[in-house]
Amino acid sequence: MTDTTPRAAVPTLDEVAVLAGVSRATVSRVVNDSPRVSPEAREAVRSAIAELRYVPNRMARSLVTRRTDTIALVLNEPNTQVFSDPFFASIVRGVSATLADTDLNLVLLTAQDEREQQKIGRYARLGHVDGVILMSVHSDDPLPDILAEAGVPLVMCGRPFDDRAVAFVDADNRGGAEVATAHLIATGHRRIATITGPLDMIAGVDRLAGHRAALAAAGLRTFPELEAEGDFTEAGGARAMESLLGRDPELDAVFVASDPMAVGALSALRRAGRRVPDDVAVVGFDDAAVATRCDPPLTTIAQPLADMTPLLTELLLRQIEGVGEAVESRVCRTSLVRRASA
Amino acid sequence: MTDTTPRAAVPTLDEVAVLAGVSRATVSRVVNDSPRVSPEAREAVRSAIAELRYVPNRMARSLVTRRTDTIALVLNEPNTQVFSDPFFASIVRGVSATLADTDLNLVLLTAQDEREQQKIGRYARLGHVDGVILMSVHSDDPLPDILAEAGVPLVMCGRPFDDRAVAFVDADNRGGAEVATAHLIATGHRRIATITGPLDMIAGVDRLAGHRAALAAAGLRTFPELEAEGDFTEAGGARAMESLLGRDPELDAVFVASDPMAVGALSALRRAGRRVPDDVAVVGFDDAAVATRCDPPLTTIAQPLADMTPLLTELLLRQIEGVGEAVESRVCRTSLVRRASA
DNA sequence: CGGGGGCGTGAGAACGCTCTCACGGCCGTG
DNA sequence: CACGGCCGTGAGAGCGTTCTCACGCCCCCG
Repeated sequence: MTDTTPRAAVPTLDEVAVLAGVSRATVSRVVNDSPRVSPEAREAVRSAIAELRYVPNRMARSLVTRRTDTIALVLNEPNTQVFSDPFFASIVRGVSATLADTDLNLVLLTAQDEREQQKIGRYARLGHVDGVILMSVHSDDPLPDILAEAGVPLVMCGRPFDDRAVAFVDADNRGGAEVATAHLIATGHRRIATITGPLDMIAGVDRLAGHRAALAAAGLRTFPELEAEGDFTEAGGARAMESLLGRDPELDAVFVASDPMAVGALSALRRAGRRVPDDVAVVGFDDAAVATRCDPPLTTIAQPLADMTPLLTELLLRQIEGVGEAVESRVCRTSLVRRASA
Repeated sequence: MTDTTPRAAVPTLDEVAVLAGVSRATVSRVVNDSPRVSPEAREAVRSAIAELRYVPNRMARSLVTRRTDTIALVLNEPNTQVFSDPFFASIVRGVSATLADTDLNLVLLTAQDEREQQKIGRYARLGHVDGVILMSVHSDDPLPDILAEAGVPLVMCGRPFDDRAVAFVDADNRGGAEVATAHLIATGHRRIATITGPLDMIAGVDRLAGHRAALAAAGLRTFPELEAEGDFTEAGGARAMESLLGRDPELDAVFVASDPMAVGALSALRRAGRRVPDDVAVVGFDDAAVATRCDPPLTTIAQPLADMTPLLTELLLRQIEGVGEAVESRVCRTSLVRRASA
């Protein structure tokens, strides 16, 4: 009804230039905030732009600048469940917020299988994005290679499996896990089990290594029956806890490699009639929001997400700008947050 | 190490043409699968493309075709919690899977505040996407207007608040809720509460309307103290259930407008010492995976997501192709899934 | 044996922008 | 008063595609 022109004829730079009585170049300068424009010309262009409701054509611009001003956050996860992990939500939220001040756009790409991974590789290679933040990398993942080969600036969230020269930001998973289990030892527990993350993910591997290191440091042995592999989901945590309880009913503590899994473990323990922390102490990992809400509130290892997400984008932007040839990486400190579960 | 050329000089159509001994136009025809190319020329071009590892420049192509071959799934949600709702995960997964067979790319855009919404509007207007699927629309949402004005093909997931001419795909929320509450009535319950969705979302409004309609049809009155507004999260469901129990300890059933909220309600009921379904019967909505896992398994209303997601993309693609001027919408049937909670 | 109709091909314009370069006009300095 | 320098501006060349035409060629039919 309000639309008088049936097909909204999109105005071009030329039309703005004609209306403003200047050249195309001057309009371009105004649009791109170049300082070398007289106030009068600038004003004339401004009002012409407003009148025509001009919006620059991004494709034309990208064609010449070779930049798209969009970066991709790639979620590489076959397991749909994990998609709803609060850790991801936090990263997405954080990166999105960091980028909000810039004129960069953020797109989320998800890959659930190899076909979709290839598609993402193609998408990146086609120059749709200036850079990629890659999350949730598994050991057999082709995506790091695909993206590296595509020559796209890349920052991984979590260190890579091999020692490849790629930028990454990671929490000190090993150190955090070590602190977690050391805390359980210090509070008098001796039969300490662990629910690991997926062992095809570096966070899963590192947190298990930290747990074992803490046991070793205290002169305690590691027992296979006290280690159960989870999948970072609440349901997986519950299953793992049940399995653990079946294998060693006497266990008195458990380090769980993520808070959602710990919540699952908590309900499995409750169903089994164990009190937390009196019968079984529980320490989680992440310090997700759910850790404060569950019953009892979870003692857990906090990842400094507030530091990590800006770092993630910062390292990527630096790569995109091309300053500093060497890829740079960061490992962020974790800390123990004591609540009621241990 | 393996990279001999420091800066991977991206080959262009011209270079392929020269190597293949044909013109640019012929290469373009081969790339775009035009039939009017001789087998020999096609083969020459093919091998030249392979040798040069040629990839078409998407920006240049988009500039002339005015298509980007990417569509956006916009998640418009201030509440980070809701981001991890299994319903969203299913939609994302479904749309992504539907698009996997096409050469269309899917990007996810999230908006948590008005600034980010404006950014998405700009992104769309700039021609980054061929079309938009919009999810999680709230009553005061500027995004539908922004996108409509931007002239981008648009399909909404869920009907709009006003009767605007926009394509949408929705479940029969009202009908489903009516069936849910009717089921509670049929099984002998009389003091039936409801935990609604956010009432600034159409799904929340419609499900409440269905609930009330079922009560009215059975000659039962609606009481304000038997209605509590939730936010589609588990924590919100638990809070609402507690509030309901405080307001009317005698209630014998509750229709909960989403499964995550129902799970929260279940734990609130457990904490309050009520047995489900003996003391209080519970019916959820969504038939999310969690409905089968919780204790007791949830009787719920299934949305036909398997139908809805292909429909969503289909309607959008049809708009993009420009066939069929009139916007088309669909409302999908829901069904009662009986488990143990009611 | 001549003419019409494909079919495969190439030349070149167009898409909308950025950016280099050159050119006047003004100022300040010697 | 003359000259160098800077500042604002415009002309025009690209960026890498697609797509419209026009042009030979060969084949088939009369």
